[in-house]
Amino acid sequence: MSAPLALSQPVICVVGATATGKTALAQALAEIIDGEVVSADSMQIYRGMDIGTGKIPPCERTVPYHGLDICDPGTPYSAALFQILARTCFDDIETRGKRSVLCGGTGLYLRAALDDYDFPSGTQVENPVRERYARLLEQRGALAVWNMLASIDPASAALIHPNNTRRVIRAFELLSEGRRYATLHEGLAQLEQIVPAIFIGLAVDPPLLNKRIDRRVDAMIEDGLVDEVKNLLDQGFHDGVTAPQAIGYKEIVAALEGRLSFDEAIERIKIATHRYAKRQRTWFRKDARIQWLCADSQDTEQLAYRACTELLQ
RNA sequence: GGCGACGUGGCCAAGUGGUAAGGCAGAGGCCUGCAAAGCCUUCAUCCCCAGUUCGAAUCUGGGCGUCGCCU
Repeated sequence: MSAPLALSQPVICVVGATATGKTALAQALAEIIDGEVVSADSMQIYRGMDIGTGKIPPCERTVPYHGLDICDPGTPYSAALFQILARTCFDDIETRGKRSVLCGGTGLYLRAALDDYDFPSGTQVENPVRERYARLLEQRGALAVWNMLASIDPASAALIHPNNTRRVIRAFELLSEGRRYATLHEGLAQLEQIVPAIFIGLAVDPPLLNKRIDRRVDAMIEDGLVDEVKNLLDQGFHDGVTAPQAIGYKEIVAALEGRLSFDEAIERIKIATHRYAKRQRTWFRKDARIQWLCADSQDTEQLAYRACTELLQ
């Protein structure tokens, strides 16, 4: 249990699926309330990943930003690190007498920042246990490793599908730290929010959003996504574990390496983004704290006005 | 006009007499540190008509359509 963050005013939290207009609204709100934006985006964290992540270009920034360009794509990052970063930002911004606008689409990062998530092992990202079980998985298969988990920690195993190898490994990691996945999972529903916040969700009709996504992907290509990826590859992009999984990057890498045509790559980026947006929708849908605004129209001024008058009193 | 091939869910595609594989997309869902990741669930009666047969997506005939070649 962590102590609640003492902020004089709640963090304004702009959430929603990709391409719904979060960035524009967050900046508009920050301007109005004299705030600073804290980005909660697992990929905008990375330096040099700009076009493909939809990062707002420096020349368009009208307020201070945090949570962008924190580390190189080759460096591992995690929700636990973001938790510390975000809370430090909230504190600092408070100290400066300003307000925080948290903006992002990475659901886990948002919850890590605002709710009482307790990550064992602090900030250490790499864990030898992960490596060991990954190897075991290759040798013996998913079911065998899951069975191992079931024999020593049946409660946790019961919560994890055998095919969900990532989480099976995570359960072993937790065991090695004397924690149980099941115990943490139990507390999930009653996790307390320890940072005061107002949640504004941007909702866009899914078919409309998909069209918007398609247009945005085409624009990214026109804006030079391919060159951006080439540069990253020169800088050892492949060494990263998280960054190379980013939509828009893995596909272009495949095209550059001749495993895909560029047309196929672009098509896959669009589809992957549609699916990502869908997952974001399911994640946010169940969070009762979110107050939804229809963002079918992309009129930022009007959205900001409505947010201020309807949701921020 | 002739000859040949083909016609299975939104797309790709198995199945050649025994009651519709699979993949992709879509939809729904899960979630405490790789989360733009990972995982789960779900989704057709086989172009139409007539026939053969206990039984047809699978065989026969006709129609329609598509593609290819030829004139």
